[in-house]
Amino acid sequence: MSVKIYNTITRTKELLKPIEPGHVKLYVCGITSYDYCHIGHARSALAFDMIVRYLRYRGYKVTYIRNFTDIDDKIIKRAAEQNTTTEELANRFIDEFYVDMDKLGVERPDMEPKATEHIQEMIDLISELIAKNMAYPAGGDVYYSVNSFPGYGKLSGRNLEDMQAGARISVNENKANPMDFVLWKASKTGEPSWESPWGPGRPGWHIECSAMSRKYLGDTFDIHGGGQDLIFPHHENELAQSEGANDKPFVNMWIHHGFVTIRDEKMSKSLGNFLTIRDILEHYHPEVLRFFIFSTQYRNPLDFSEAAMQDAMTGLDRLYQCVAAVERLVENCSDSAAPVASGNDRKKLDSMEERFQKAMDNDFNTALAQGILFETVKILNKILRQLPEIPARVDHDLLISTTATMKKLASIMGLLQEDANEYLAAKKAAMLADINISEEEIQNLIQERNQAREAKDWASSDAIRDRLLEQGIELKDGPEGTGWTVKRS
RNA sequence: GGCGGCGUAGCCAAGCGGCUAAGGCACUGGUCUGCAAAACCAUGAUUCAGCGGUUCAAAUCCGCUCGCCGCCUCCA
Repeated sequence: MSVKIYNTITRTKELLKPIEPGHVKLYVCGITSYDYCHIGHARSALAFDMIVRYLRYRGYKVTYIRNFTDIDDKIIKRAAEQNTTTEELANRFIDEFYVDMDKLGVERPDMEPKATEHIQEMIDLISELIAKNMAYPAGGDVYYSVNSFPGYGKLSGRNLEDMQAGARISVNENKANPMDFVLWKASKTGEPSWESPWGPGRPGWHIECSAMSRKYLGDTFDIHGGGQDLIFPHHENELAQSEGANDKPFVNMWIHHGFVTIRDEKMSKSLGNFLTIRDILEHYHPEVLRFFIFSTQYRNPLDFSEAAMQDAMTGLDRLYQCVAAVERLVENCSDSAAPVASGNDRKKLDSMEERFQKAMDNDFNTALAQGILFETVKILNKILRQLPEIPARVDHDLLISTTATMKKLASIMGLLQEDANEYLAAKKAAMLADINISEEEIQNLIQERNQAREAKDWASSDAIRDRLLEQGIELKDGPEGTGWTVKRS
């Protein structure tokens, strides 16, 4: 096993070596639940879904934890606006999150702890930090003293002087150092609060991940993940809290994925340029979104556009069409017929899984992995085209087994999960629903056209075809009659 | 201002010092077809933002310049 992963803290690709051999412990920062999720959240969930699936495929046991932040300023604010409790609001959007994740086929992590259910663990952790003089209460709040932790800045590659020089942090008279961050926040009247040694309040954002990861994965674990925007301050602060309290390394590897952008700008709530997952799924099959997201390696920015989604859909269709064509093969084959697959083709197909692994072992290079799938499809199509009426058994078996392997590998990205014929039929039906013509009308016109064709009345025949094309229906004359597909405008 | 990333064919995107610079989409020519479509075959970067350096060898390493993006405030 030789999975290499880019580690943010060392800025190099490193071999994955789980602390407990064969068992990877992974903690990922989940959502703050106060609104519907956008494509950026989808990328995060899908990236780690893929990583977990791949590691399991590679034989690792994986313990995957992803938290919910269900108490914070934004939730309080939004709940007040909607005249509801933070609990109701947070739970409502957790439910909505699951609706989206289920549609996307994202597997559930092994555990999904909520911040509000771990207040005691956070209070304990804060108390330890205070006892070690690494944190101090002030005015009902508790702050972490960044000066007490010499390694502060090592994850994000900053140092305290630089940070203070460009600080855009509002002055807070309770803080000893402007870079100190809050561990416990005194609650204002009407805000949700929990009892603590420092008075009623609620936890700061960073402490929850330190407390929950320690509870479920221990002081030191293998991988901590999240979006690149979490590197600073969130992960830097977690690291300071955990290593400060535990006096042990916090995590061995940090994985940070890139953003989804729109017109090359980060998609975010604050910029207002975001599209929700459900917006997208209204128009596209979930696997199209997955295909799109995995068409770029997870660390690189990914620019969303309709054109890119169209490309993704075309590409996914190509994969499904190939699978459907292989599945249409009948059992009837011959032991004596000469095989059409060349030695080179066979070699290429036989090495598919190995090449796929090599791509994925190299920091989960899904873009390359997709390329390998397409190379495979090309060869499969070539063989299919050359196949005689009664194919040689070796060819038949090669096609069937390669397709099975291809589906298995694609499943790591959550692709090709549907029955190919059903996928294509469903797509056709969905697209048909978008245009103003019924299947019956199409069939009638095809019949009319075929009569014209038989009479070699090409003018009428073409007129019908053009008319259908204008309405978005593309005809295909094949040996088994005339088929049709819906063409997207 | 500090820190980090990116710039590869019309578009998207691999490539991490050395075989012909993957793959997808689009385009063009061919096979097939009455003509098309689909599929297959073929074609496209003497070149990897620019300049300079290291090396027997660089898209890949180093330096500088230009352009874009992100973090430094909540953010996946």
